[in-house]
Amino acid sequence: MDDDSVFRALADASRRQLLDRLYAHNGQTSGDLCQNMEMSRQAVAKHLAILEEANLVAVQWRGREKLHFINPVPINAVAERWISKFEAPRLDALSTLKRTLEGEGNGQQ
Amino acid sequence: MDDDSVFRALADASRRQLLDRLYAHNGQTSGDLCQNMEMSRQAVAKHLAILEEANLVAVQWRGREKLHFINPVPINAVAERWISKFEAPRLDALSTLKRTLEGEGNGQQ
DNA sequence: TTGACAGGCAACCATTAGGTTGCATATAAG
DNA sequence: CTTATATGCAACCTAATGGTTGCCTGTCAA
Repeated sequence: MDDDSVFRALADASRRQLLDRLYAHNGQTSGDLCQNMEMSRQAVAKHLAILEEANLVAVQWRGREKLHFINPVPINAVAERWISKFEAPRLDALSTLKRTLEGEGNGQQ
Repeated sequence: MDDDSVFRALADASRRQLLDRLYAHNGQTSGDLCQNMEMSRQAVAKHLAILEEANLVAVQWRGREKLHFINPVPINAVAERWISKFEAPRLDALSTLKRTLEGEGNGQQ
């Protein structure tokens, strides 16, 4: 919902790495995600809290374990609302080029 | 080229606003971009320097004026390399189209 | 019940980020 | 030439960020 929290959450390489790892294997515990992270468990927990705050990660408790699941919706929303704006002119240019190259007027996507 | 500098540059709302303003009207001077920015000229200059550093803005000198032009390529590159992974189904077709077109020797990147 | 394990909370620290002010430099205009 | 304008540079300040350590709570298993 909040573009700013999403952008800020994505600004840190460690947090992007955590998302990458969740993308590779969803539903990991904090402990799992701490493996090979070159920082303390609490530091990882803080990063996960920020991702959770930005709604990029959803959690589910199973006993004493906290499972983390990636939530792609905010990323998609930001990409659609904000980034695609800067992509549109370029795609327009490409579409025009495509029509030019193909010599026909059917460049619909 | 450097994902991290792009993500960090985009993390600040003021910088995103500057990009918005350049998108609305490209080629503005620092002075133009300071209008209605609720901060000093130097603060804006710092933000512009960060955008320039991340290659999101290209500059061109005209006498004593520094013109700023938006460069959408890094945003698109990050979107394609990183974000589209999380929305693979929806954007796959689009990315494929872009790669196809870019492979036809038009020198877009 | 007693320990081990998963995680949270709070205090603290160093660095960075965003902002300010003041002054310097280069170009344009009179 | 003098002055106004556009921008750069540097020092400085404050708050946020990313990290640490120490301790506490809740859950599982022997």
